Amino acid sequence: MPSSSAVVETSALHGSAVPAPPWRTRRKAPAARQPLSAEAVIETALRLVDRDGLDALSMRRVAQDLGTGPASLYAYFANKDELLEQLLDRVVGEIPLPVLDASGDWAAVVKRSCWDSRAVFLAHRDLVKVARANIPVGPNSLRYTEAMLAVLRGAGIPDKVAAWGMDQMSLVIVADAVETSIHVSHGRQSEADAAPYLAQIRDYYASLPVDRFPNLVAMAPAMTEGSGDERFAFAIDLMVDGLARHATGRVVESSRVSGFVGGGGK
Amino acid sequence: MPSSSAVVETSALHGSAVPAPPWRTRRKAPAARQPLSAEAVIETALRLVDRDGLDALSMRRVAQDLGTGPASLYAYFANKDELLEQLLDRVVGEIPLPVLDASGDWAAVVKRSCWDSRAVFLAHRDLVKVARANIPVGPNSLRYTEAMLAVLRGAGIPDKVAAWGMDQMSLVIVADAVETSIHVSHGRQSEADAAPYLAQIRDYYASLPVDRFPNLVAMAPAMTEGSGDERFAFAIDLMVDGLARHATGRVVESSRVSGFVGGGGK
DNA sequence: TCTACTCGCGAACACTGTTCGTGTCAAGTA
DNA sequence: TACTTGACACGAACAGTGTTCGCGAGTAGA
Repeated sequence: MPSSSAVVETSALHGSAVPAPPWRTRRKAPAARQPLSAEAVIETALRLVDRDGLDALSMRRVAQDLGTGPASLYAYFANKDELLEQLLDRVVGEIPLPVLDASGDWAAVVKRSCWDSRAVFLAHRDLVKVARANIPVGPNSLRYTEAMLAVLRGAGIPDKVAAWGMDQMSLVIVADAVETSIHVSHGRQSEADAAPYLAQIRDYYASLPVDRFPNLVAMAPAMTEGSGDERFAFAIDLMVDGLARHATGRVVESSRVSGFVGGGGK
Repeated sequence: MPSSSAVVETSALHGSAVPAPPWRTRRKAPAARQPLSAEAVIETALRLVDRDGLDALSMRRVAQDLGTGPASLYAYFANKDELLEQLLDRVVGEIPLPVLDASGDWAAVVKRSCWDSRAVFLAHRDLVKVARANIPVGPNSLRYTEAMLAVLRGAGIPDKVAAWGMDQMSLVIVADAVETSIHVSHGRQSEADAAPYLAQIRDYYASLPVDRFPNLVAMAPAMTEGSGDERFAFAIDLMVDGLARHATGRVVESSRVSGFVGGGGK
């Protein structure tokens, strides 16, 4: 990244358009003017997030980079949230779609795609933070969901398990990426950078009164052990292997065994 | 405060104090004045969050409820983040500690505790949102972590798996609670309230071009099926059962089978 | 060419977290 | 008891935020 504006010109909007969700509000019709367009705004915003992080993304700053005022952006996006939503979908478009290959090892394909997703999210600093509860309906998110569902169904996983499992995977991937991005924003990019921080935590755990915290003291090394990659691998394996047990019919129906479904409700 | 000051007087700070983490910054010594104290600030802030949500929690509003100015709060908390951190720990203190009972069914104990955690978080609107990357070091969080580790280790789970699994469980619980709390803040408290929203999503999926989204169209019902409780049960079972396989030695060391650890790194 | 109307956007509003410096009060000393 | 000292509370201000209003410029139609 040489500091110029020519960074990442590869548009991540593939294929033809998808019908817009009917509840997506657009305040005005897109203007016919030259310099401004939804794409231009998104690319500028993305450049800003990549350079300075999500906190630095203000409507004013985006407008400034485009040589205009903040009010002009509201012609293309109802509010900041909508801009962020489309920004995220733009980034999701960078994730390679999972495709079941000749090997037939669907679990490997799914895991690989989890790693791909994580890599893309982390390549855009803390943008993942905006990926929250809103069920994603952008064109690229739909495309990715479709591809992943194809793999899972192709593996013989029941529809309900595939749908919920897919949900769960995104949740874990996003949550892990958010956590990692926060570490990065605290200056702990590499394992080497994180080491002093982890050492501090470990020493604190070890220094606790051993009579009241015997396990925490004993496990201080284990608690702070392992790189972010290793922990992510652990989480993904735990989940995908669990899904695999549903696919092969080896599942023990545990939800019924220890079943207090709804036990946590108010 | 004529009638409101008697709300939730149950302090959730059990037992004696724990040594404060050395890097916790405190700007000034706590004042000797009557009306203000860290506890009073936290209780006021919690009342505010419970009533109006996390977004409504501003230093100004808290100060106003205490009959003072915003600057006064900075005598007890270095900044808003520190207030939030302690607020969260105050709430974590409401979660019952998991204890291995006579039945010896540790998995049931762990799952029950997951439900308990979720219930407590959801009882405080969207306060969970503040539970992010910072490894929790508050006294109540430590107490909970210790109890949970005791259960996991008692079940014969290896230290590394227990530590990482515990991490993963908090991540899933928090992520799920955040998602649920966002739904609630959108006015979709109960299953009945959420039904129209889910129907909208389902119809949108079903309306997609079937040639490009065959799976999404076919799975529209499955994707929107199930209550929040059922989905949470699915996630927790998936995870705890996975951990159980580590405990009994039946684990297939899958991280080595499909092992591209670090494959997603840059 | 003149009118009509659409749309970009400067300025303003109400809010945020945080800091500075002042005024006040309580404890310590003579 | 009277004075001094120092610490503490907090009003006011600063630099920022997302969003809205309405003026004025510029294009399209007559």
